[in-house]
This record gives sequence, structure tokens and C-alpha cells, in this order.
Amino acid sequence: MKKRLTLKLIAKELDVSVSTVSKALRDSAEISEDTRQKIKAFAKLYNYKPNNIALSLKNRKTKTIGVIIPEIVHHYFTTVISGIEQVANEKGYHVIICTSNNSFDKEVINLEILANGSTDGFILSVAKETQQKGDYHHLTEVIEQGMPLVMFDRVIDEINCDKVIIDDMLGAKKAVQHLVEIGCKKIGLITTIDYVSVGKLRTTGYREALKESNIPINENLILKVEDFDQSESEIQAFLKDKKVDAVFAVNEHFAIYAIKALKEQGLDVPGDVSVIAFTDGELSKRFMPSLTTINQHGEEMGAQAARLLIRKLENDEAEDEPFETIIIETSLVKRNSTKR
Amino acid sequence: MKKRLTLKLIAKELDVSVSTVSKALRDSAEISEDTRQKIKAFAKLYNYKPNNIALSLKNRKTKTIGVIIPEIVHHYFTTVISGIEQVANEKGYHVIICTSNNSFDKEVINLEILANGSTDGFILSVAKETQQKGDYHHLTEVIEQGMPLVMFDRVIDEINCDKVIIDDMLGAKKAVQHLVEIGCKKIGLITTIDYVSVGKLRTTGYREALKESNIPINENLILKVEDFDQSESEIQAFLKDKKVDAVFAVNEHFAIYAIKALKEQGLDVPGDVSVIAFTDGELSKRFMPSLTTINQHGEEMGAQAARLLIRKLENDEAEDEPFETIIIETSLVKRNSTKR
DNA sequence: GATCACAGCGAAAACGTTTTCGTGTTGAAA
DNA sequence: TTTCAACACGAAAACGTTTTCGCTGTGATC
Repeated sequence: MKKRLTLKLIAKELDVSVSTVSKALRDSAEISEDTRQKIKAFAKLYNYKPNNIALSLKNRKTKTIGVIIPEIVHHYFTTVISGIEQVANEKGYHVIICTSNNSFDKEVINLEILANGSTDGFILSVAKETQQKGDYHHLTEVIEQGMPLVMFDRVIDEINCDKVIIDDMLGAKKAVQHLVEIGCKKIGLITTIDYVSVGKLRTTGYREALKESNIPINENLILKVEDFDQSESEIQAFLKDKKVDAVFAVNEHFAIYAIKALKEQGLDVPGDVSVIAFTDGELSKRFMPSLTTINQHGEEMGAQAARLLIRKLENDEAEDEPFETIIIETSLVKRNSTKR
Repeated sequence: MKKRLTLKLIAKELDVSVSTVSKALRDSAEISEDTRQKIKAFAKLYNYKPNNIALSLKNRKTKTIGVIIPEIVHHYFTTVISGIEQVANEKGYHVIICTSNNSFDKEVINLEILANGSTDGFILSVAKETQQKGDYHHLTEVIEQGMPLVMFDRVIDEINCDKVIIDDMLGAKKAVQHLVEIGCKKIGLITTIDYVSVGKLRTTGYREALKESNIPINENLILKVEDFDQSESEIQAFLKDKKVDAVFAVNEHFAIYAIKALKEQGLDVPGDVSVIAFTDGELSKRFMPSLTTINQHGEEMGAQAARLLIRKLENDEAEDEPFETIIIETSLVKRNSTKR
């Protein structure tokens, strides 16, 4: 096991001082051409690489950004991470990822640990539990310490920071409008209970689209799934005898359960009923029929979040600029679960 | 923006020395009950948290482990990460994740950066390009520097380190054996070309299972997909008029393309043909019919890898112990793509 | 020959910790 | 009164860098 090479070791070996070595390696004009060459050659030969930790301590910058997400086993979040990583690496940052597992406590702990010097700033999407609890002290604390924070996807309005979100309402609207355009009149909605902000917004979009198309809103056609684990049976019961000609589901899973239920009723998708899902994942592409979806562009979202954060980190002036909220446009991806 | 509290600041404020503060906070017996109380109260009041970077520099330990994977937008890898994170966090480590995007160069760079003090050790699954190239100097270098390395999933036999793999051969065998048990005689195999080690091993398992069941191997029933992007049409062509009564696919995607192709031929799955896939992802659960699969237990794999690594990190004696290779057992998950 | 500018280098501080060792004070034992 | 142990604390080194400043010697200038 070779010892890691340090400036001190090089200095001793070449019989110069540590400062000289440091300066030589950084091409300082103070050092003569001769010694510089000598030192650089030696460093290269023995593959010297400066120690990041020491640099971080010295510079009070770690060049890493912390990402905290509710769960990693989730296609959408991984696309976001992928976007973050690309931009971050491009700009010489690396990325620490922690998952909160949708637990408030774990979110707090992770934030605290990473805030103690490990990262220069944060990108985060809050845990469900945090949303419900409404306790954001950990976020404000981090901000007060002067660490930039960018929130994405599940953001908290009350917190003052940069944000990247998608236009859930408009996305939902797009979906329903498309259903109307292809001739659907009786459009069901499968959504979540209201405290999940995302579900609420998408529901609003659904309502607005119908209103604008002069289709009366029938509350019987709206299902708010109470228990995620029971969603399959809830959806099955809901679709019984509803005679809808279209379903808009706020996520892939609901859409797929809907399709299953419809098929069991002997109905054809998209022949008899068209189905659109929010969120565009692997599942949508491969399912039979493949799903028409509203794509959330996770990579784009991650990339923008990383850009916002790095801007604050690198620009002293940016620090005092007002906070931005970037809205990522959704787009409709037509596949085979809707008729033409 | 509040300044971060340091030992020095506390010392100045309470008119004692830095050493005293440090000792008091760590409950050293050297410090009188009085001053200890005073210091602790002050620290608590102003929410003092030690700076991780300084600690890392001092201790020459970062308490973080680096994970390098080929891609993150991949269900299997995220389950592995999830397993790593759980164990790591439990033991007070955190996790830096980098993706190589299956590029050799990016793998090398990531490894180098993380090795310069940012992490205490590595868990990694090599990039495809690295496998093809056969250049492992970056791995040996890291090991020579005394950083423990654990490889998982896609491992390199020539590299001397701890490893966690699944028994691909046995897994494949289990799949085929099950097909035989339920009465299938003409079992097709859809696999990858041989340089992907995983594809090769699973193919071997297929052959062995047939041999043991005294079913002659028919090379016409084996498809080695050449181009991943063309896999759908390759599979479609392959299954044309093959009259198989079962298909074993080495991944979910191949299985799903197979099912699609079979359905287009008017065949029923599992009525006419049973299908089993390797890899158990979201897709398998939700697809219609849901897929019978060989589960790779990614979380377990991640957890074991983390345990191996942390053992080497914390145990001085473990350093000289011989390297282990842990084999994770696969298991058959029966669902609806195979008949009973 | 004195002065000066400048090139080339080293010492030391700083980042925030922990830990070893030393030092001064106290009270008790001799 | 002297000696000594125990106690409570501080100074300083160390981790690996960067950077400011000061020092020395050289050659040019007046």
C-alpha cells in the first residue's frame, strides 16, 4: 500500500519548501523555470493529486452539491438526478445523493449532516411527511446559514428560495384538452387526495379544461384514491358501470390499473375508452397498449435546478438577486392508449 | 447570513481555550464539571455542529463511500443503491453516487476525483466500455493506494477485491427448470451476444438445465440479440413459426417484446406459451400479463456490498483477510406469464 | 562603492478539528 | 515547611493545502 503523495513529501524529496512546491505546481511566476520543471516532472512521475479535503477546508468550498430526494427507486427522480449530474459534472461539481424515504426525520438528519461542511448547497424535493407536517425549520435554518437551496417538483411555497417545478395544472389541461379533441365527452379523473399538492393542481387543470370546453363537471367521474396500496381495487370499483369514454390518471400506475379494470369489463383501450397518464416512465413505453402520457421532462428539471444552484454558488452578486421559479413545460406524448 | 459556529468562536466567547472547548464537548475527564456544563449549554444554545471537512482532514477518514454505476436511470441499480444507502447510513456513512454512463473515460475520471480524499472506499459496477476495453489500470491504482473496493454485478475476475454477484447461471437454470416442470418441451432462449458476461452465464444455465432434463439443445431456439435498439424486430423475426411452448428471456424488455410478438401471432401467454424473464422490475409486476421472473434482489446485493466495504474500512485486521465473493441467491417469482 | 530593484525562495498563518504534553494551582501527606 | 499527586486547563502540533510576507543574494544604476 503506497502512501499518498503530499506536497510535504515532494518538498522533502526535492529539498525545497512546501510553498515552493505548491507555487511551482500552480505555475506561479515566483518560481524559476528550472525548479518549476523539476517539481512538475516529479509530481507527474509519481502521479501527485492534491487532496480534495484539504482544499475544501482551505477554500471553504467543497465543490459538491447535495441532493435529497424522497426515494431513489423511482424513475422520475432518477431522470432528475441524471440531469443534475450532467450539469454539475460539466461545471466541476460532484453530487451527493441522499434519500429521505419520505420520512421527515430522515430528511432533517440528512440535511444537517450534509450542511456541516460536506456540500456547498442543496437541491431537494421534500418528503411527503414533511409536506403533511408543515414543519420547515430545517430548510430555513440551512438557508439562514447562507447555503443556497433549490427546491424541485414538490416545493414549499412558504420557503424563499429558487424553485423548479412543472406546470401541473397546464399539463393536466393539455391532457384533457387532447381527450376532448379526439372526441371524448365523458372523461373520468383518477387522482390522489388533496393534500398532495401535485394531485390537487392536476385536478384543477382537469376542471379548467372541461370548463373551457363547455363540458359540465360531473363529480361522480372524479376518484380521489385514498390508500395507495388499495388503489387497484378502488379504481376497479370506481370504473364499474361508469361508462366513461376516457380516463385521465395522475400517474402511470393509476392509468394501468384503469386499463386493467376496463379490459376486465370487456372494453377495449383505446377503442372504447382512451386513457392518458401523467408522468412518462419506462412503464408507459412498454405497456400494451403503450400509454399516451404527459411527459414531465425530469432531466431538464434537474439540469435547470443544478444551473440555478451553481449560479448562486459561483456568482457573488447572484446571492442578492431575487429568487427565481422556473417552470418546466410538459408535453403530450401520443401513443396507443388514446384513439387518433 | 449567520456565520457558522466554530470551536474558536465558542472559546473566545467563553474566554477559554479551543482545546478546553473541544474536550468539554467530548466529555473529557480533564475538564471540570462546571466549565463542561457551561460550554455544552452554550454549544447547544447556538446549535454548534462540528465541521465535517475539518474532521475528515484530521482523521484521514471521510465516512463516505463512493458508488460508481453505469447508469442511474435503471431500476435494478436504484434498488442496489437503496440497499447500499440503508446499510451505510445505519453505520454512519454517507454515499456519493456517480454514473459512468457506461463510458470508460468517465469511469476513470470519477474514480480519480473521488479517490483524492473524498471517499474512504468504493462500490462499483464497471461500465460496458470498460469491460470491452479490458483496461483496468484505474481500478488497480485505487486498490494500490489502499482504498478498499467492492465490485458488484458486473465484476472483473482479474481484479483482486471483494465482490458481490448473483448466480446468473443458477438463476437461469431455475427459470428453465420451472418451465420444464410445468410441462414445456420446446423452450426458446432470448439472450445477448456473448461478450456481455451476464448474457453468457445465463445462456450456460439454460443449456445445463436442458441437459439435466434430457432435452436436446436446439441451436435454432437460441437468439443472441445483436443490436439492442433493433431487439424488437429481431425477436419478432426469431419467434416467427418457431412453435415454442416457452421462452426464457435474459431481461424484462426481451420478454415483453416476445410477448408482443407472440400475441401478434395470435398466441396466448401463458395459454399457448409460457414466458419467464430475468430481472424483476416495476415492468414485470405491472405488465399484462404480469411476468414470472427471476428476482435478482438488488437491495440485498447493495446491502452486502456495503457491509463488505465497511468491514474493511473499520477493521484493521480485515485489511489482510483474503477477498470474499458473495453470491446472492436469485429466486423465482411466479406470476401470470407462465401456466400453472 | 553605495543604493536599489528584483528574482527566487522559505516561514508562517490560515481553514476547524483532536490530542499530546506541559504547566500552574490546590490540598494533603510527610 | 517541603513534597507530591491530582486537578483543570492551555499551547502547540498535526491533517494538506494556499497565500502573504519577509528574507537573501544578484546585478544594474547612480
